Amino acid sequence: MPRPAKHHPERGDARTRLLNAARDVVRAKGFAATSVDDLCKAAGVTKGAFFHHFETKEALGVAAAAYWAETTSAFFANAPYHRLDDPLDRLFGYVEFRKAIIDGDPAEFTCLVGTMTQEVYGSHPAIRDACAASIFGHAATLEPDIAAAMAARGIEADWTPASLARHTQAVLQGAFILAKATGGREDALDSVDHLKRYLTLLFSQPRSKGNPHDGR
Amino acid sequence: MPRPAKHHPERGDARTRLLNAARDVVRAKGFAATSVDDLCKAAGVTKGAFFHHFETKEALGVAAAAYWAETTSAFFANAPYHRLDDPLDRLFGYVEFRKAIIDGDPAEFTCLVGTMTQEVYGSHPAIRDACAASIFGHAATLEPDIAAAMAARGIEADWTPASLARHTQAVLQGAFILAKATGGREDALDSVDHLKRYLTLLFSQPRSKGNPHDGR
DNA sequence: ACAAGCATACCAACCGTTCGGTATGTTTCA
DNA sequence: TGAAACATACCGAACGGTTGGTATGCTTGT
Repeated sequence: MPRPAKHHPERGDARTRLLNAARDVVRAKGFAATSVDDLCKAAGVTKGAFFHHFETKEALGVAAAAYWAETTSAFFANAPYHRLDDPLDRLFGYVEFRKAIIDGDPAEFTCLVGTMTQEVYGSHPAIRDACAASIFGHAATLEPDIAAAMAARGIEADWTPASLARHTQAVLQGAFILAKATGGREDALDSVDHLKRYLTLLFSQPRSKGNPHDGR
Repeated sequence: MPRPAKHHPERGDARTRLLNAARDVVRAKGFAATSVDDLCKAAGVTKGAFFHHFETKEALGVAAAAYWAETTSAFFANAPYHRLDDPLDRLFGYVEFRKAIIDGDPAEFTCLVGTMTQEVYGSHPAIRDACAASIFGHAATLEPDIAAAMAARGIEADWTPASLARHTQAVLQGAFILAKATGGREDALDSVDHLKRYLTLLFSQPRSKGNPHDGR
């Protein structure tokens, strides 16, 4: 019997491979349209391995959302814009960074948890909650810089750092939908540019001294 | 045999009933997770009727997107904000109208074609194209008012009416995702408020005379 | 030796789709 | 006028393939 590759640990165990497969396949086909067999094939494992690590398909969805939260938060935490001194510079650095990673196929740059939320919010509350935790957890990482930028510029607003942080995520999620609809990235990038313009206007409002952060 | 209602067009024919059912069920469960049986049950018809009117499930998806485009464009065309004189007032009236119809369950106020786009953009190009036509067709209806408002206020911008119109749709689509994630409407409404604030800032920019359109 | 990690084989339910059939118009033409 | 010929709308049982899930056994590292 040509039992091929035994247990070689070539880049990750079965669980991690399944999680990576879920990230890729679900972004391309959606959660419901992705079968367990699809995932096993993509991960190069069998169904036995799948149900050894995950009780149900829904449980994999939850785990995939959590895995997404972990990996993306590490990814953003290491991004270079954090080294900027001014909080507002860091905020614009974040948006610019988000623009920069809109590249390639939509399946490569769109958001797993945003996609899953929209699909399963009614049928799989456990997955929805895991996705919500990822989205709002990520948004929350922007709040300190927004709050600091407001304080530094003496901005009194009728909006909160939290609401602006969440708005940035709304724009990004919406931009992804536009990209999926057209197959291109232009409309998505344009929309993020509008977000940049909004931030520029917001933070040069009250009794502005100079004209920070316009253009590139 | 209690064969009930014969061929009377009482309350719509089977095709329309299926289209309405698709609008409701797909928004609640997603396209892939909605079975043909689900749709038939919701519409009160049999599978025979389904496949008499639609060649495949995908064909129903395309028809549902077209039906959505028709019904929503009629819905917006009849909205009261069109009676306002100033183009910018009409633009704000549109946004306020969008806010007003964010009510009830997410399955009732979210966008069918946005949901379907995200789910099937890779697997069902025909549905994706129909959805894209609906989204961008709707966005295009905003362009004349935006262009007129820019002209009336002498605004020279590095953005186009088309890109701003599409940005409004991105914000709305993103707001729907936030609503689905939380189960509530607050974050969605907040995000649309940020959009309102953006428009206010944009149109009071160049050499502003008064301070039109701030707050309520 | 033994449990964790994984593979093979299998199942019942469900999926989209097909198809033979009925009931009710609508058109054609003598 | 009227009846044959055809078209449209709908029904519902059945089919083959796929689905998520299970039962069980082999293979490793410790």
